[in-house]
Amino acid sequence: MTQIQNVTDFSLKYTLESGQSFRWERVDNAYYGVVEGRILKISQEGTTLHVESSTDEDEADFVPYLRHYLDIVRDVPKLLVGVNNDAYMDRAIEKLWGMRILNQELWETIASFILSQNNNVPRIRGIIRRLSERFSERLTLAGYVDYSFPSPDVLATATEDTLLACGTGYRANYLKDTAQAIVSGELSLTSLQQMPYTEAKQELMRRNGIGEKVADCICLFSLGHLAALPIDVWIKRIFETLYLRRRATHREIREFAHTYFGDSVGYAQQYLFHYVHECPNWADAEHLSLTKMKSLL
DNA sequence: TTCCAGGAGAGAG
DNA sequence: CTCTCTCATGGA
Repeated sequence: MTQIQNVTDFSLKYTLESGQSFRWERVDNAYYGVVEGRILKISQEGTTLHVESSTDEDEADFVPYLRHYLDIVRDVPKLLVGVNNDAYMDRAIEKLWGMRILNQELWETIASFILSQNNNVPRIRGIIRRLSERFSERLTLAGYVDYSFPSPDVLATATEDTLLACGTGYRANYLKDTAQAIVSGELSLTSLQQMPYTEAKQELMRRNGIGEKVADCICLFSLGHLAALPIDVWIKRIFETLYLRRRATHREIREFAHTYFGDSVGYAQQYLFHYVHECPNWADAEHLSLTKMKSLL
């Protein structure tokens, strides 16, 4: 058992339950997930995080990694002041105070968001769980069972039928193709991690099955590029309803959002995305009064 | 039964 | 460039 102390302006719940990771499960007051080939159990008590690991490594060595994974090291409050441009964002930031954007493992993030297309969160979680169970290593922590995420080699050599049996559907070939590109060296994970945002995004989009939205998810949820803006049906809906007040193309939304929210638009996006999921009546008239909105509209 | 889900690709215009 | 259609799957 390790403790991480003085964790301010942080919400474990909103960070792990906001749709950016498919690997965390809440049991009572704690979250179980698989990171770097081990099960972690994390719970939050005020500004203290309690951490248990399925490996008996020196857990203190893992703390710096975990602080980075949870994005605790970033001055998020300062960043949120910069994107708090209107009454609506203000409400989202207040409601979801402490939510952070994770810095997740690259290969698992690539695979997960390839699987996410035209799919829903519970099913994505199920597919990832079945792939891990079928193709990777069983882990336990105090009676809790989960599986590490399968490596590119394993998925590159898996038969399509086996992938389909895990529920991947038509995305099976997308997953396998990208796994093979990594194995062959055509796509380098370490190179991706050294590229600036635009370059990394373009490199990702060369893969079959990775379009603009999935590439932006990978850039935002793994590579730490806060300028990335994944536009899914919800983000499109939000910007068309609340901000632009008309039908808009992705390019128009992207242009407006980056001008309006600046270089941390990815963080703003995550607060808006999760806020509308927390508040089903988000589009009600009362919520639409953007009285404090800056004069960009 | 139809619709929807953190979409992408192919084709047509 | 934009629009439309299809893709596999399961829950509502």
